[in-house]
Amino acid sequence: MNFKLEIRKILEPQIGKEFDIEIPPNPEMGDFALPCFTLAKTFKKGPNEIAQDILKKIRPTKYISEIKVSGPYLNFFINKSFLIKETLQEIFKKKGRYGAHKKNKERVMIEYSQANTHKAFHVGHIRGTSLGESLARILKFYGFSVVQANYQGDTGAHVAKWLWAYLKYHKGETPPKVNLESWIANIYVEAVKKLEEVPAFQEEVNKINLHLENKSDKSLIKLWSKTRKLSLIAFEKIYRDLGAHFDYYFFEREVEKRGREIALELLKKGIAEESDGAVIINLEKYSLGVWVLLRKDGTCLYSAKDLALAELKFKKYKIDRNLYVVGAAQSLHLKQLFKTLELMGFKNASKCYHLSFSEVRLPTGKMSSRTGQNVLYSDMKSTLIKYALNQVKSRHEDWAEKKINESANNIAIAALKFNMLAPDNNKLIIFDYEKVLKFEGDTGPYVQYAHARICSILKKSKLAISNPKYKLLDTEEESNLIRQLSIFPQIVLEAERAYKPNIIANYALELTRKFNKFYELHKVLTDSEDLSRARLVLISAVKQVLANSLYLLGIDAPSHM
RNA sequence: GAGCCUGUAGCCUAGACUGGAUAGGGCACCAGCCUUCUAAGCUGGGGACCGAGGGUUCAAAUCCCUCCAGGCUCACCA
Repeated sequence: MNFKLEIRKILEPQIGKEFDIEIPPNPEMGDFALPCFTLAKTFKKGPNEIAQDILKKIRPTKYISEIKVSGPYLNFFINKSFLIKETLQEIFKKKGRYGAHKKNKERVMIEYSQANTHKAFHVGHIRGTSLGESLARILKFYGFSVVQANYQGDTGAHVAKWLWAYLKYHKGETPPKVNLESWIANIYVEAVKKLEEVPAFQEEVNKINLHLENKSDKSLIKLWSKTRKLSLIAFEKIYRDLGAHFDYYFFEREVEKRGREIALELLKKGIAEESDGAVIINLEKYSLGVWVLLRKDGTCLYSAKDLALAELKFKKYKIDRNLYVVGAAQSLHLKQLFKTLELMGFKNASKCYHLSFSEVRLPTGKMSSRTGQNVLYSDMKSTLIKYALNQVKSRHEDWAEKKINESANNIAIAALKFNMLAPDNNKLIIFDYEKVLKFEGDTGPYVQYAHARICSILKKSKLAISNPKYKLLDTEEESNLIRQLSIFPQIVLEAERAYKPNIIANYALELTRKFNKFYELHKVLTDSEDLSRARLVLISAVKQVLANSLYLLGIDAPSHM
C-alpha cells in the first residue's frame, strides 16, 4: 500500500501537483505531513491559515484515518489497523523474501576482496570483503542477477619480490603448518625491507619478474605455483569465516598476456605512446595524468591487466554492469581505467562503476602489507574468538563445548563485520580491539541478541501462530514496531540505490531498539490467549525482518546466544 | 601545488542526494531496573554554538562560495 500516493490523491484536487509529502520527526505528530510554507505564495496567505483551509476541504479515507493541523503542517494519520494487518500479512507471506523487489534482467558483476597472494590478508581486507558480500546480497535481493567475482593478484611485482626473498634468504624452507599466514606475510615484509636497504637488489627482483612473466624458468614457476596455492588456500579459509562467496575467480596471471596485447594495440592505434621506454597513455587532457601500461622491460602492469579483465568480464560472463569494490586509494587508477576503456571504444565503459571505500587503519597509523605494520586476520580472529568464548561461557555454563564454540565464533564474526559495515563507506575506520570487542550498544551482537530472544519466546510458546486479532496490538511500542517493519522494503531500495550496506545496518539497529523497548514493557506470553497470539505474530515478524536485515549484511541470525 | 574524500558532545556514529516542526543513536560517566518470555537488555541524567566565515531561502547539519584541519592520490607496486 502506497500511503504517500493516497495522500497525494486527496490533496491534488485542492492544491495541484506541486508539493512534497514528508515524514514528521515524531510519530505522535502523524505518519505523513504536508508543510504548507511553499503554498503561501500561490494562496497569498500564511502557511498556518492555508493548512486550516485545506483541512476543511478534505476528508479521511479508508487508508487515511485522521487529518490534523499542527501550525503550518497538515498531518496525516494512516489507518493503523490496516497498516498492522497489511504489514504483518505481507511479512508472513513473503518470509525471507520480505523487502525483496521484483526480479529484473540486469546482470551485475561485483568484484571485491581482491586479495593478493604472497602477502598478508590483514583486517583492512575485511572491510572490502564484507562490503562486497553485503552489496552482492542487497543487489540480488533487490532483483538483479548478481555475479560475485574475486580478482586475485597472483603475479606481478609483489610476487616477484616474495619469490626473490624466499630464494635468497629462505631457500629450501618448508612452509610451517601453523602460522602459515604470518610466514608468508613476513617474507614479503622482509623483501621490502632488504630492497630498501640495498636498492641494487631491485635488479635481481626485476629478473625474477621477467622470468615469472615469460615462464622461462621452470623451477621458478614451480615455486610460484606451490606458494600461490598456499595463499589461496589460506584465503578460502578466511572467506568461509566471513561468509563471503564467489561465483568466479579471476587471476592476474590469466589476463597478463591479453593485457600486453591490448597495450600494444593501443600503441599501434596511437592511443598509447612510448615514453622513457615504457608504454603509457597520456590522459592529461582529461586531468587524469599519465597511466603506465607496460614497464620499460616490457612486463605488464596492473593497468593493462585491468583493461584485459574488463574485456573478459563483459565478453565471457555477459554482464550488463560491472561494479568494482575497491579502496579509495585507487580512485585515480579506476578513473584512468574507465577513461581508457572509453577511448578504446569499449562500449561498456560507461557500465563500469567504482564503489570506493576508505581504509581501515590502526590507532598507531596506516596499515600496510609492505611494512608489516598491520593486524593479520588470523591473529585478530583468535583474539576475538578468545574473548567471545569467555563471554559465552560466563553466561551459559551448562552449554556443551561445541555449542559454546559455535556461538562464540558466530558472535565474534558478527561484531567484526558489523563494525566494518556500520559506518559510511567513505569514512575512515580506526581498527580498535576495544571497540570490536564491545558486544553492547550499536553492535552486531546487539541485533543478534534480539533475534535470539525472540526465538527463545517462540520456542517456549505452545500456541499456534494463526488468526491473530490484530486490533490487540494497540500499544505505542507495538505501533512503533509495526511502522518500522513496514518501511523495510523502502530501506532495501535506498541501500541498493546508494550501494550502502550501512543503511541496512542502521535500520536493523533501530528495529532492535524498538523491539527491546517493547520487550521490556510488555509480555508476549500472557494469560490471554488472544493477546499472546497477536504478539507472537508480531514478534515472529520482527524476527523475520531482523533475519532478513542480518542476511543482507552477511551476518548470521542465531537462534540462541 | 592539483584532484578526490572526511570534519556532528571526551570518543564513535545517523541524518546531507530530495532544505522544514525539539539534530537521532551508541561508548564512557552518574542514578536506577533481574523470585515473571535470555540484563549481550531497559529506564532516567548530564554532555552538541553540526570545523570557521559568508551567501541563497519564509526555513540550512543539509544547497552555493571562501577558508581551516585531517586522510588518500598524482609515471613504470597493486
